[in-house]
Amino acid sequence: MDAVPPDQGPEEFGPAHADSVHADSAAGGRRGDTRARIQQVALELFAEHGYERTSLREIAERLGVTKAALYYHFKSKEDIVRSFTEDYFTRLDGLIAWGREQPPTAHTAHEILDRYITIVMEGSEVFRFLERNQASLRGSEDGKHRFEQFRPRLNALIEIITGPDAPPRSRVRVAAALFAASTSCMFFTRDTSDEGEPSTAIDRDELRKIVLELADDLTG
Amino acid sequence: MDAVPPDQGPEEFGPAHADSVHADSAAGGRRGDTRARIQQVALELFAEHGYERTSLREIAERLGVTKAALYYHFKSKEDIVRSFTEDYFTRLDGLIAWGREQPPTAHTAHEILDRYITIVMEGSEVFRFLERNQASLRGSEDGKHRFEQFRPRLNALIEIITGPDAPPRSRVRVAAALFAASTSCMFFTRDTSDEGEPSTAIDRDELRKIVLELADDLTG
DNA sequence: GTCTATAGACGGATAGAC
DNA sequence: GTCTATCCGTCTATAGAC
Repeated sequence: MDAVPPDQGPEEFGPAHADSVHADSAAGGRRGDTRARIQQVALELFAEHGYERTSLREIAERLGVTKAALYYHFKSKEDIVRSFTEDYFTRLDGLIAWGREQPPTAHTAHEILDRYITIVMEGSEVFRFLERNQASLRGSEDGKHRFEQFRPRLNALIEIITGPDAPPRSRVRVAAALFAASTSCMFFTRDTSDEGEPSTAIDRDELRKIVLELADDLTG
Repeated sequence: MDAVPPDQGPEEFGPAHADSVHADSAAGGRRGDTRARIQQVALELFAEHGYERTSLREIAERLGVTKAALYYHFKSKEDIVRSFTEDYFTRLDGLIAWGREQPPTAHTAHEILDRYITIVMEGSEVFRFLERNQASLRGSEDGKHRFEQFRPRLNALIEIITGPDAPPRSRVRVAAALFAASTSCMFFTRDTSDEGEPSTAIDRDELRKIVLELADDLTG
């Protein structure tokens, strides 16, 4: 608890609809919003090389500043992570809350899958980070927010779609739909990092359509 | 500390403080095969807490030995990883090789999915480790060879099933089948670590059947 | 085969000048 | 808002005794 500089409370990252994590990665200009640049670079490096393997020194170097500067904007390394995962989970929670108020129809199931895919695709970089750093996030003994956030949320979505006490087959198929959707989106979306890859990437809109259809098939 | 008597009956470890060296398949004694015990404990901890967050000291402690002892059996930390991932990838390569010699029929597709699921389920602990440490493995000099080849291997399996130059929709659906199968198996299989979980686990044989059916639906 | 001891490096985080 | 300097912890890995 010291003089908290700018704003460390509620994130001004882009609640609900902002794609704040963009800009050029090539150490270009972009004076002014250092905090956002830190988030962007950190997210990129964490997703590519891993959370633990990426040191604050590395992030600072890439930005042309020093480690100490990062501590002006974030109180710790984990705090940087929280800054860009918060919004993602908030959106997921929003979807869950919405789903719980809907009637348990097939149309609701379709809508949930649709919205879920939207969330994943819009926060693809964050999702990639979460997916690739599961082990690190689990061990994170922050106390504040245990990162066992995946399972509970997935189970929530599954139950909303299948209804309570659904047979194993239904639960597995719905879970598979969610997994297949998100993972496929990652696999066929161009990675920010992997630059010299064969690139099996597929057009976003087409991919979205294919994935949604596939998820529907699984739940139907 | 831990003044470990230089001479303790080779039968029991942890003189006065064995902590929790539980875990250990039945069948015979654990004596003699320290190397295997190291692999087992390391795999478990790497999967649960993450590769980087798990120190050799931690592994050694759990086994009732010292770090130095580990270096007698493995030449480095990464070498431990290699020791238990090697077999997994070899099996995947075997499947790919086998698949390439088969006629491109629907039956072959089914067989590949079936065998793939078998490999994943039998090496579930290793798969879990790989899945949760993707980022770490990517950044690793040694791991790059391993995990960065997860993509190529997946692509290989996809191409075998869809045939060359298949349309995006087919490729995505087959990829989804593979992802859904493996990830679902993990999700509904009791985690070696998570002990106090709600446990949404499902019987192995039943799970296997459900997952295979689902994968077939996706590729069919 | 296992231990003690330690080298050697690097990480996160803080203090205080400017 | 950023920097220099530094503290302190932990880690991998090695050397050499038993």
